[in-house]
Amino acid sequence: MISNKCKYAIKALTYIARHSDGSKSVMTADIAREQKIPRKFLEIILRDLRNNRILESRRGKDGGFRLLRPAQEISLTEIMRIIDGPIAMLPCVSLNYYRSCDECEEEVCEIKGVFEQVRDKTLEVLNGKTIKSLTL
Amino acid sequence: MISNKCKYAIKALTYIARHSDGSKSVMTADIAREQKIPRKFLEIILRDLRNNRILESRRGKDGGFRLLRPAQEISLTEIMRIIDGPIAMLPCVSLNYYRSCDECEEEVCEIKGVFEQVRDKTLEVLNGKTIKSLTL
DNA sequence: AATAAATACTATCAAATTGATAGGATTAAT
DNA sequence: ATTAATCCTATCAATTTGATAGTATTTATT
Repeated sequence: MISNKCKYAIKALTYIARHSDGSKSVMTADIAREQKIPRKFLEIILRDLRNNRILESRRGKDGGFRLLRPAQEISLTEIMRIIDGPIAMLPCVSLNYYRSCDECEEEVCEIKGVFEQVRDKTLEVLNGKTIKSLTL
Repeated sequence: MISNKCKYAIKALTYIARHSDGSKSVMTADIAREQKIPRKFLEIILRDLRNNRILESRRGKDGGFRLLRPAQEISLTEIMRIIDGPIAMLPCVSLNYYRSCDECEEEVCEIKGVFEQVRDKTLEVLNGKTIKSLTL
């Protein structure tokens, strides 16, 4: 399962992609209202995305958030990894958050193979997706 | 990510499948020692699997656990669902644990489709796997 | 009948994660 | 100045995760 936070992040980004005409920023309050995301929680998420160079922000009146890069260059996996961490089902099989299992010798692990397959199939689906392709 | 508990469950079951010759039960202590699973935690897991009709147990001296069904009839997804619940990445896309999202109209949800694809590809891999096929 | 050895059960616990809220500080346009 | 936005820090409650402790019960063996 992905977290609510991650689901909110993705929805917020697609909303921003849809509503940032030209140089206009999108405000937290609008996203929160339209996408039914708790406002203060959304603030944290957007700041998080900004700290990870997905969004840029402008403070003060008429402030808000904009995509730092074109929507077709922001991949879904990138967002998921920022918010939730690993996508793989086992740490010892994760490409970006690898950790070995304490209790088993990986060379003879019986279950590793299956979850490598799941990882590959999952990434096959997710790798193609961007904020742009989701917005369409 | 699957939980440690789920990983332990799968490893315990493959161990039992490998070591239950004839009518011999496999003891918690042996599984715990060989698979490096905390013993008391493993007790809970095995009891859980017994309550869900994956294992049968015998108490008292020479007691232990055995598979209730042949290993090739115990699917990996079944175990994962018992221990961890849904396999899908979104509740609204889960086949066995469906829950609607509060905040979105599912008919127009932008992200549902992707995670349906992930679910299908994941199940394509997992559905074929059984305790038997993992043990080989 | 006593003993030893196993599972069954209940209760509890600490740490991490999740999902969120509150309140004030800072910034910028008007 | 005022207004309206993000920024920041702190906090919180509930849940999940991962596990331990201690006792009760059952069963094979002697």
